[in-house]
Amino acid sequence: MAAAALTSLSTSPLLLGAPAVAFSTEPSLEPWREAPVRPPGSSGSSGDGGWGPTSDQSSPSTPSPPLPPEAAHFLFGEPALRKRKGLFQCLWKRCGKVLSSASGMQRHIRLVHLGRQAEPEQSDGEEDFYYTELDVGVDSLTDGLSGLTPGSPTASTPPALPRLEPLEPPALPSLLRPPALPPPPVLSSLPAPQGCLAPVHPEPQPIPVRACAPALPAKPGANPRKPRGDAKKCRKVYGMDHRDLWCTACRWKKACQRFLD
DNA sequence: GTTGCCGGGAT
DNA sequence: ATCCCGGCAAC
Repeated sequence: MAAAALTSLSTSPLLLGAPAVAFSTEPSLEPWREAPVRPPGSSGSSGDGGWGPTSDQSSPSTPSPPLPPEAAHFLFGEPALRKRKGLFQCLWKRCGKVLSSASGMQRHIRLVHLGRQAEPEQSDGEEDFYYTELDVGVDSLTDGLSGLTPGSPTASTPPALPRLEPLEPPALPSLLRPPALPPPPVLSSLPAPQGCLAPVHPEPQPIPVRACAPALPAKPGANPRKPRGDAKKCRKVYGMDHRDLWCTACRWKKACQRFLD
């Protein structure tokens, strides 16, 4: 078992034609991906790890995936002409697999996580919910390494992909469709589920802009209780039965972390 | 009546 | 730290 897992890991899992896991209609024994190789400083993975904005800076374990040769062109070119190459990352907990095609990612999710047979035709699109597209633009990089001149070809460090932490296991039975995630309001241009915010400068909105009343200096100590968002939360979405599908916060009667306001 | 969740308790 | 619930206010 372990040997099989190791071999399947060492032999780079990017051959789409040969899925590493070709069995199991059982959707509950897959996420044994290897230990997340955390840097020994940030041990705590921030609370209950729900669908909150957690970002991880660990560099990708596969240094050079078999990308098409033109992928080398988007290194540090002019921002105007820079081509943005989209990658697709599996959001399943502990997986985080990155593929270069959406169809490949859908097949991966369908097979490995959803435990379905590979049926390329007629997918109900449920897989779309479990992966996200990565933009390998360099904005976030040049942001931090502002001193990098475009003339230095000695790219010492590989372009660290902005790694989105796979959120809570989206263990949704196929009968319940996640209601309002794919079409996010108008705030984010990313087709990612809520909670995966930009990996740079999370910058939580200070306060939801309350009170147009006369000058109210926000007295410290007063707790005017939040005005209750209008988003449906786990309880409403999944119902009192299926409580096990709620996010942790909802199960503990805390502020929902999956369906933010 | 229902739903979201703060404050607080138990382990 | 994790887990749960009383009780209140917003629906």
